[in-house]
Amino acid sequence: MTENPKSSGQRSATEKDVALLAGVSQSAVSRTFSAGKSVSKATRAKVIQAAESLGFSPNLMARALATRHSNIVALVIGHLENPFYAQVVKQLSEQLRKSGKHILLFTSDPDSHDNTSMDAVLSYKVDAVILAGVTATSKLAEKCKVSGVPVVQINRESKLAGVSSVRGENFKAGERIAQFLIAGGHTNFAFIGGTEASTVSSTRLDGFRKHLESHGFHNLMTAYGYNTNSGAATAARLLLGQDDRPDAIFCASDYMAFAVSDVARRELGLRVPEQVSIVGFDDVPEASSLSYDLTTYSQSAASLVEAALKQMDTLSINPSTRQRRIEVHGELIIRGSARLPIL
Amino acid sequence: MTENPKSSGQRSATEKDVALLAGVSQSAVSRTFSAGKSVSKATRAKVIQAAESLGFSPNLMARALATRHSNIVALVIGHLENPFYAQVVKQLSEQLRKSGKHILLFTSDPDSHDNTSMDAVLSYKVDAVILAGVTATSKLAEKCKVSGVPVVQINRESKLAGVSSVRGENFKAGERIAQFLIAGGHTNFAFIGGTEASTVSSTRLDGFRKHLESHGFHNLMTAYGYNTNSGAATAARLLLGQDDRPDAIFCASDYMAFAVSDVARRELGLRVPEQVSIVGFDDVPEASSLSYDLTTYSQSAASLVEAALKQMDTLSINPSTRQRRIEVHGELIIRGSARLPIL
DNA sequence: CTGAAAGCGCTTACAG
DNA sequence: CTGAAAGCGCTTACAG
Repeated sequence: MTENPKSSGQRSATEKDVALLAGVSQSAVSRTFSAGKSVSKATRAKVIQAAESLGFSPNLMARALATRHSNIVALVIGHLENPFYAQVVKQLSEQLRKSGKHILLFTSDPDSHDNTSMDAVLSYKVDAVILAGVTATSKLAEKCKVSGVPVVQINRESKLAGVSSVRGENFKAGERIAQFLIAGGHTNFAFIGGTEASTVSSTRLDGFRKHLESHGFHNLMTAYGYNTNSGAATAARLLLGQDDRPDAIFCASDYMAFAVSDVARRELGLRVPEQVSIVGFDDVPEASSLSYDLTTYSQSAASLVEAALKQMDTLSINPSTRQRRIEVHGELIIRGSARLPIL
Repeated sequence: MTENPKSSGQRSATEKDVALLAGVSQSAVSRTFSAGKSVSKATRAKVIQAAESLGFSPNLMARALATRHSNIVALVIGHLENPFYAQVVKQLSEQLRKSGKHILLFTSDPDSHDNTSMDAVLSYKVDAVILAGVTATSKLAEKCKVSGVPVVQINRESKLAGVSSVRGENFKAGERIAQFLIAGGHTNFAFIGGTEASTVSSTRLDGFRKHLESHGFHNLMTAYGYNTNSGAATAARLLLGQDDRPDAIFCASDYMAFAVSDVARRELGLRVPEQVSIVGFDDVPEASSLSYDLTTYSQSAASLVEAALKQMDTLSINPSTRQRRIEVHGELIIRGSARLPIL
């Protein structure tokens, strides 16, 4: 059993090997392994048996070369430490599996605009690229356009031509949260965004601000947590350390809201929500943990991924489809981290 | 600029296209794109320029076919919702990038022993497969052996021949935690493991029990949280709901410890650590959050991944290398969730 | 240094 | 239904 063609680096069986053993042509082997090709029952049986005995499985790289599509999609992901993106990865993997596709993963430091690693994305001749928590650079978008590879962004937007995006109800959520907090009797509002440059953050802020201002609140404080734990903590210390500290903070992600909550309660000894209300965004699983019990606006990873894949398919079929900006429905999830409306 | 060879599905440029434009042979183009081949400065320059103007990047699938290695490693991962595994993914991605390799991702429901999706793992003719939080099935191991693909498990073990594994100091950690808890004056111990079948969990339990028994504590309670949030919560309710509830619980992962802590404090109103001490395992970033402030035993994702890749390389060079079981150093991280030794 | 040619392991018309 | 042959886009001896 230990005899190998070569003592090390034994090759795995190919269609040729299977054909030889089964006594059929290599094309016949190929046909039995590609769905919907005409093979007689008899030869199929012989092939299957030979394949099993050799432990054969078709070389998908070779197939990719021949068919010109790889069934793999590149996922470029920014903040894996944020449970929301972990969910996106999981959802994407599971939903893709249903159509026999797989993920080639690229983690990206979203701050560094280092696109060298992005070159590899295109070199693998993936069927599509999905960006989650990462904004498409114009270079990547251009390259994808040239080679006709669909690109869709999840939870990020850009003005780039040809880049579709899928996101939550950012503006509406901002308004809804403002409405809720006003009804809760808050008077001093703050917003902690991801980055200054993030369209997603600023859209949430716009909705938040618009509703606040239309109700006479013009004193909105803003800070940025850079989508990190420590950044959000710093922003929280800044905001809550002021004389005129906010009594309600809307954070652009649950992940940042957790850090803000920790600073408020554990570091500054403030009671949440009695002294300060905290509202997040995403509704990640941890938001419902009893420790945080976070009021938040939901944005379902499953739905975002589903919409992204649908758009991806559309673009694959017709690459000239106009880019779309798709908004996925969410809702305010009321828990204990923000004061309830006064009746 | 919008004229394409075909209105949809334009192919990306190949070496042939570049060669034509640069006025050299296709081999020359190939050489300038593979490191360490002899090309004159002049032709390299022409090639580079032609390539740029065509937006050419070498087709890695074709290269994989020709060279018989893809530079991609399959990562099969079990519990992405657990921040520890999210870290593993990130570390693996970053460390792999240094050697120009990439990850083909497979998420696996670790409970279902559904290996159908595993077939794809091998079909892509990856250079290696890494299993994190997933135990190699004998079928997968056998297939990998046959085709000479290195397999290494992270944070999981198995008796399977040819499957190497990398893990933390499971036994030693169990002992150390027992020692620490005894010194803290605890008398009633419990352990919450992943699953009954998990070797990693049972090794931690063994170390824990051994040290406890050698100090006269024979009343160790055990339960399993199945590596999920809700499972751990259930286990916690079970243990803490008894008349003779434990005053110290060692959880086999931080992720489960968080759920246990939530149940203890928020649901049952117990004070941690005054009424019950909780100790985790992994030292994920969240463990240091002020909300949990979890005492735990560290197991560095970076180190685990580093060791796994080293073993992977060894196996790639010499496939007949004996399987190894590698233990990565960790230490007790003392925070506030467990009572300190009494002086 | 350079090019022609064979080969990596598949798929897919094309005849039969 | 079946097989021979060309082709997918690369790499790699082999001559020159």
